[in-house]
Amino acid sequence: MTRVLVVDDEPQIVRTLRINLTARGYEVATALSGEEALRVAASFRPEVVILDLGLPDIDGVTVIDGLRGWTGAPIIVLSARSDSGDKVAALDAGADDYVTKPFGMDELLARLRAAVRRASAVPAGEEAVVETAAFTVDLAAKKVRRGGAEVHLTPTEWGILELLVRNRGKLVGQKQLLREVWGPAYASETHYLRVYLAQLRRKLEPHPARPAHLVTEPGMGYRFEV
Amino acid sequence: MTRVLVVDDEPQIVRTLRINLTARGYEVATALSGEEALRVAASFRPEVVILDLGLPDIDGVTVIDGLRGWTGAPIIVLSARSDSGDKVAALDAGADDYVTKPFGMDELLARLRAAVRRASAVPAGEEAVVETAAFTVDLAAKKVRRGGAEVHLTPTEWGILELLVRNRGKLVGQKQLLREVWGPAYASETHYLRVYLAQLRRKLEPHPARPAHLVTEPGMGYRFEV
DNA sequence: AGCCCGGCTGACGGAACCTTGACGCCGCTG
DNA sequence: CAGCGGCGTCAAGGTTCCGTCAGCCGGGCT
Repeated sequence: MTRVLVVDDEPQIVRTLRINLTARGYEVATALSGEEALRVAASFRPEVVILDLGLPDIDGVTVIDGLRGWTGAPIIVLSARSDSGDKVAALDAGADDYVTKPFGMDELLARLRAAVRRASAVPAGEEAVVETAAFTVDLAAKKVRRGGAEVHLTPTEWGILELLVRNRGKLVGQKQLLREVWGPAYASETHYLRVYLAQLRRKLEPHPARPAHLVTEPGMGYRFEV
Repeated sequence: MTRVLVVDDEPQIVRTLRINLTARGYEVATALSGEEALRVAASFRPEVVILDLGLPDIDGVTVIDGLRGWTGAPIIVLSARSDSGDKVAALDAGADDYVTKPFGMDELLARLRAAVRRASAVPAGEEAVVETAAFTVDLAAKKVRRGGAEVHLTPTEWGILELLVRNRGKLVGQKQLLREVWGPAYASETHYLRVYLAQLRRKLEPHPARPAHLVTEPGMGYRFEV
């Protein structure tokens, strides 16, 4: 059950891909914009991404950058334009393959298989380490170090930190945090967040009272700053 | 100095590629036929292969097979035909990318960079014997030694230890352990883990009550530390 | 058949963790 | 200025999770 994220602003293409991929045993998530793609990717954790470059909100290369910040999953770019300039830019940004529309479904599927094969041929090829002035987070090993010594986190603490780090620099709403860490039924238990954010700060921040990396956005949510 | 092998039967294309690649700092070897390609590859040990499918002597897919038998280096296929059938066959045979002629040099270079980046992202260093302060694990021979004497492990014990050692440093979730050692149906039998981890620790750890290498992460899984 | 080894199960003490409530602080608003 | 809501802090249950032991069962070997 390989997880594939399909990003395209044309609902028709998204639908076609979803049907074809699902029929072949892939687990599919979709997004219609770049912003949505980055949000969905953080929780869905795709093993492959199929990404249309012509998105309405964000530039395609920016989306690639956002993904490459924390995942090594192969990215297959779709594009209507066959400009070689676009191809070069996308590939150099970190994309793995480039297919011009219109494309044959069997070709896309073959390229998908090739991409998955490459990725899985390499066990543990993930270099997902995020470093701040005070501590380092290893997303693959689920480890946190602070000044040489390893810091132990509970499952809940790690769940929060992981979600924030995967969306580093971006604001994560409290409802989203609660939904993804505790489950949909806990979407209004904002008190949990206060307790656990305090614990995380006590373990990670040099001055827990004046946090530099685990920042509160009053009334909205939290943000991880590097 | 990345080693690139260029395989094409048209001397003109070979020449163009050699000039362009050399100018960009690649180390280039060339072959004009499939048979020559396999021979040259064996001694040149390319890190990337650029392969034309329309060779006079051997079928392109056969060449891919021959290379894939002993190397994991990325293969970029060139072809005059844009048949989707050819693409699918080549990609499924183990090729990494497919470019149709005529192609832009900058696009090919970008795809080359992407291929090399992917390949080098993988350390590829499989160490078959792992050593800790207390004991030694030989993954290839399936043997464990502790202070000169060999320790006998049951199949289940070995299954757990092997999985943990292959992911050394990383946290392995209990569900993953159960799935890979006992099978998908046992994904919630966490009690098994407790029993077998205790056994492993009794056999391997100097102080089984305070494990130094087979570490528990409560609520999440286990971790092998060196 | 009898033995032995490895895998499974149940019980229990203890540790780690999550939840919950109380309290004080701060900024905003009426 | 008082009230209120959002936030941070702390500590005390209560629950889940873990380690350990001991015993049962079934299959392979002699």
